[in-house]
Amino acid sequence: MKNRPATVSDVAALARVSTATVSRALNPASAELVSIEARERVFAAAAELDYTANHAARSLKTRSTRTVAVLAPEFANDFFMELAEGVERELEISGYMLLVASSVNSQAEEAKRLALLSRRLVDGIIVIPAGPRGEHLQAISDRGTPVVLVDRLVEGAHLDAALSDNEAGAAELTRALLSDGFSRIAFVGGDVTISTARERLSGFARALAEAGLPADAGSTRLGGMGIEDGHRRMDEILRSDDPPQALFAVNLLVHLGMQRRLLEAGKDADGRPVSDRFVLASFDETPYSPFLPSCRYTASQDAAGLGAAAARLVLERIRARGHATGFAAAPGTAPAPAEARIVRLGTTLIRHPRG
Amino acid sequence: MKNRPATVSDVAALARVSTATVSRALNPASAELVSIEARERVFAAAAELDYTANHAARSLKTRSTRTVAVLAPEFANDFFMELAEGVERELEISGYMLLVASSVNSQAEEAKRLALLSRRLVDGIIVIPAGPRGEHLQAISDRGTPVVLVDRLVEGAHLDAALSDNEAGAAELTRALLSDGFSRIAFVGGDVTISTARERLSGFARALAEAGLPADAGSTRLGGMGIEDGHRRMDEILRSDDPPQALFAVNLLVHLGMQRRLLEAGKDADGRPVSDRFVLASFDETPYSPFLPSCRYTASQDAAGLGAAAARLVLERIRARGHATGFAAAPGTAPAPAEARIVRLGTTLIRHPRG
DNA sequence: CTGTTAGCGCCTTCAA
DNA sequence: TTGAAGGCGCTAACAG
Repeated sequence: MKNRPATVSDVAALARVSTATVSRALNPASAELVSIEARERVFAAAAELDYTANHAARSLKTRSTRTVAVLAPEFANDFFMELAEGVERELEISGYMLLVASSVNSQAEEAKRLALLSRRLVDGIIVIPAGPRGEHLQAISDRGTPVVLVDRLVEGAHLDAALSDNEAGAAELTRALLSDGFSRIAFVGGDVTISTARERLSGFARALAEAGLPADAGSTRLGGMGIEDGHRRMDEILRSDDPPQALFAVNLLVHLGMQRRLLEAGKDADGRPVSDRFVLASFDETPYSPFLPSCRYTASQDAAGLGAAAARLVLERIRARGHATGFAAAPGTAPAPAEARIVRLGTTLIRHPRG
Repeated sequence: MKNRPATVSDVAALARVSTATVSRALNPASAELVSIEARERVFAAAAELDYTANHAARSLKTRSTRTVAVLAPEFANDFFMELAEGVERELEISGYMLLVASSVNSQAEEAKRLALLSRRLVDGIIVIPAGPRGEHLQAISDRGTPVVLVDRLVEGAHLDAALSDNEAGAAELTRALLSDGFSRIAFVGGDVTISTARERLSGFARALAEAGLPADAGSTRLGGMGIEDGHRRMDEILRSDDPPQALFAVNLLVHLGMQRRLLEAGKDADGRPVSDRFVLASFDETPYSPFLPSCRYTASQDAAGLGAAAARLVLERIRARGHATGFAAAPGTAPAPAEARIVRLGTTLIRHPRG
């Protein structure tokens, strides 16, 4: 117990070969250069000593960790974590490992941890941005660690990204409500500094316009992306005169907050639940959506697909970086950086029977 | 763009000092040993070059990463991720960073990734075990990387752990149903190879016994911890003759599966939802619990608290390890390893008005 | 107060 | 096919 972990030299000594041979034998890529005999002795010794390579030392030398990080605003968020699982499955195919870190919903922390991660802990980073700016992300990318965005875009960075087609999804959701006969629809929640909210609002507005309706048909109530915000907006709606019957929630959390407020509202004088007065459509499907009383439509995002797409993007950048020469380009002729690629994934309209 | 990141030597050259001085100046612990002048020149140079320490090199030298990992069976699980956030908040206090990795619900992967993580990527590991055995965890711990268990215990390892008081929580939940007048209660779901399920079943049985009821009052239906399992068990219950009215779900997923089956069942001949025929109690509270039709009681676990407790346990071990001498103890007198400590956290009974 | 030196554990030419 | 040697970037003695 408490033995200091074995090193290559330990293995070399036990196997009666040099450390170079140990390294070669243990590394699949170079194992063929070692005689069968030596190789077996090395394997035996390694097993005997329970040897595992020191990751830090190896990556210091090879400048590669075969590891990618996902930096998410928070851990306890199903959407982010399903996305992470999508990343993981894709990475596995290429023999990479995933590490997830949190930016604690703060751009400052995001910058700090990004810097830490980028210095030889991981080969590439997939970021779900915590805020609207991206200069710090661009900086890390410029210094050689590929950075890919998912879910949201940011200002001030020109990076690869995997995103849902929020505009189209929102338009589809809106059209579904329209074709159910609702002509007054309120868009609820949404922080316009966040790209997803902007895109969804834009899709909503487009669908209304296409139907010949004014964009404000339904006293839209912007503001916020969290549970509390949804709760507050719903409260306002309940207090307002002649509120619209159809409501479009910008995301899951706002949706949940709204439903909570409706649950609190209980029943009408005539004994019918207040929630029956409304029909909701919302971005994001969850296992619980069928249980939310007035939820009729959701636009389900392919979280895992976004993750997988993002993973493919980083892996490509990581491999490309490998080919980069150390030579400085002639002054003024910096090689045009490959265009930032944006992958858009469609959403799926889901109808819930009860809503 | 694409400058190779600056190193200590780069900074040293620009600041016209030695690398040792750079290291000292940049390291808060030793910064006072450097003259103000030199320190400022170093800071200026570091800022100028946008220097960030290479984590791999540093940890290779210092044998410390100021990082702790959480290894969870999966990412997309609210309970695990809230637990991770608890860990993170506690680590932050001590200036440690959190990395989360997944064991993909496999003991084999768990062992592999644990080994990887333990080799200089992190100083300590908090594991939510993926399976019933723990020899591989013990092995890592024995080799010097502190390992702490959370949520579940395993056979074959003698490690610190932070756990919910499942036995008491289950008893409390059962008593609540009993005092509501139900004398036939079925325990639904539960894999007896998992310690949490065993403990909950035991608490359930104890509460029944204390009430003078036989343990099988209610045709208990064990088996499984996932959504599908809950769905299947509920299906069986619906098909059975004279099923018990009160049901105890072993955890959130089983609970959700049961509710799903009830939702599918729709309404009775008399127009009342089938879900009205049952009253459920379940481990694990979520933001969605109030919306689950027949959910009357939940035993809410303090996920973040478990994480924080586990974090404190690893940090203590990490610090203790620092004091360990390199000297081998006299043969036969290996210092008695400090007892493995088990922290138990209470659960909170929540009553849901509608259930 | 500062610089020189020597590795941490690993991989990778370069010679043999 | 193998070994010797150097160095990745950093820090911790040890001198000065």
